[in-house]
Amino acid sequence: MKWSESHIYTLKEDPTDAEIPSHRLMVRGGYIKKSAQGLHTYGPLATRSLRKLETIIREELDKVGCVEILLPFVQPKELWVETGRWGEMGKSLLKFVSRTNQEFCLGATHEEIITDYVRRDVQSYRDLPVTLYQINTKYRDEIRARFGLLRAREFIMKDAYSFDLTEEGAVKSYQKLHDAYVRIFERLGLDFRVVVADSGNIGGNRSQEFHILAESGEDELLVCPDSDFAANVEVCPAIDAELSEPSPAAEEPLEKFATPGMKKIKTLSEGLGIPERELVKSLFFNISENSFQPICVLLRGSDEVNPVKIKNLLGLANPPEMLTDEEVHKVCGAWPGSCGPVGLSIPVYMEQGVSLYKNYVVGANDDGFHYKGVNHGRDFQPEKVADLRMAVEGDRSPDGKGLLKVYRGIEAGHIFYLGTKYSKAMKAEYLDKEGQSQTIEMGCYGLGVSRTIQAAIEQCHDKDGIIWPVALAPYSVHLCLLDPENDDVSRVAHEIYEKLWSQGIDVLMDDRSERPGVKFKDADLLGMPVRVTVGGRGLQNGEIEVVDRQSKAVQKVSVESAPSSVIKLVESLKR
RNA sequence: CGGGGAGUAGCGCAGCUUGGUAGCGCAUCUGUUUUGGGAACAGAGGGUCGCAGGUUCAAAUCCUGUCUCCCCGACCA
Repeated sequence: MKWSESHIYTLKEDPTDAEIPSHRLMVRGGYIKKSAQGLHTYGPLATRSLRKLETIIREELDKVGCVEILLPFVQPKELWVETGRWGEMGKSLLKFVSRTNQEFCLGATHEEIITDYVRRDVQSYRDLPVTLYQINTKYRDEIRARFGLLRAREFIMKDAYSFDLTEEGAVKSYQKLHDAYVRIFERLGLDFRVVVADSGNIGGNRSQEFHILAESGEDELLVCPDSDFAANVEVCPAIDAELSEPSPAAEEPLEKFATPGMKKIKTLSEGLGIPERELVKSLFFNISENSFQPICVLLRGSDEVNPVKIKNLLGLANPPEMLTDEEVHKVCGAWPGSCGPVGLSIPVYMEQGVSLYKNYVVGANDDGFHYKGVNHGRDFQPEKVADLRMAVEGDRSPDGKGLLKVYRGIEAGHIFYLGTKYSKAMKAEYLDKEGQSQTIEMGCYGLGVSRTIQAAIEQCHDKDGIIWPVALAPYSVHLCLLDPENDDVSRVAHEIYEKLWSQGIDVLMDDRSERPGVKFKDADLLGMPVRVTVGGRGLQNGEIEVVDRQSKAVQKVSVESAPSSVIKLVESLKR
């Protein structure tokens, strides 16, 4: 492609509304333009990157026997009512009414519509297993879209759905897609991690996320450097690095004492001279979404509560909300900072770290007072002891093979074993060999296509611009033709351009009548992995420059050997 | 939805406090000189100042309403 015919426009200045590097670079490079909050036009370069990623996805999925289809983007209400998600999905589902007064929504996820599609065709055990996928637009009416393509309202997603006879078969399908995803991300040449994840409201109980590592990632990951264990902090088991024994101390008597002004763990710790870790704090949550059902959660003062773990422990639909100060006062008779489990009539859940303690300090449910010498079992009865805290860096890996490290990541893929959640609700069944009706076992597998493109930039850039991995680069080579008016120079550049294309290398040739500095700046910004410079000055000595965008290392090569040098460099950059 | 900020030329901004009929840089167009890391000079085009009311002889500027966008939070894959 020649720049002069390409509709590529770059900006000299940074856009003010872009906060993170990848978003800034995509806008500056003209890769995307925003139409409205969370809605973007993909320019010609971004579109090429998307197509390259889609091709890789298709190759890897087709290789393991997945079948591509295209599902409707506009979907009828009735199917969503069948699974109950017309209401459950909340406001992220964009609903509208047709002129014949039928209700529809835009596809936010496609379990319903594909389960409907499959149940109409599949009758016999002979029809399964099958895994179908599509690459299509999704629309989710985000409360707050941001970061360009990383959290857009409309975005491109590859979603696959597996349909199996048995749970065993579904697990096999899950593993098959897992392995295909690993190959996809390996081919992209990105640093990624597969982590254990929470399954959210999609349902099911086996779930892994594929994260592209990046400083600005919204998710916190805990990774064991000495094994393949990795988990999203939401679900990562929290195991103290130093395994301690229950305190052997004898139980002391319960005693109430004044703690004026000590409302926070920090001030309490300073006031009493007890480390934060050895204090016990009481937090309050409402575990019902439409009524008032408070519970108390006890944690060590130094720990942070993990609401997802409460959700999973109690089998809630969503993580519970913390009580407001007023609600706490209603339950405890004291304001937060002086509350504790002794004498409460609501269930008390105890973080496992606390269960080892004896004779600890808690709020006395009387403003300005605490108890000391508190012991569970004697002074109050915990409902359950469980892992309820956030895991942190330095905690022990659950496989016992080392201490966890924290990374940040961008969730690019998420795979779930669904079981029969949707197939049961929608009566997606087959007849087994005995002629008995059985419910289909399902899995679903998402991969954010547009998000992955931007996440790649988030991981691969420097102060001058993007540094595309070869697999995702819109073009492998950026050819700077420095003196387009000089016939000799122009002829050589065009020969190299044609030669490379004929050898299967895609080239963007900057043939504008701009000054060299402008072309170099744009080449750095746009980020093709290899830059070739053809100019009058070099050509006088018979030299062409071949530059590696990442290292900026320059090779001076002859006109004749230029194409082969370029191909060699492109090949060497493939990861 | 709560808190904060902003809408003035394609992009980035000033002007608003103290009303007087719109300006700067970049980009664009023409010409000349330049030409290996965002050139210089000269000239030109381009804006119902987000929208709707109101106050006033007069509103980008003051008042009211409204829409949109950005940031933090809550929510979400």
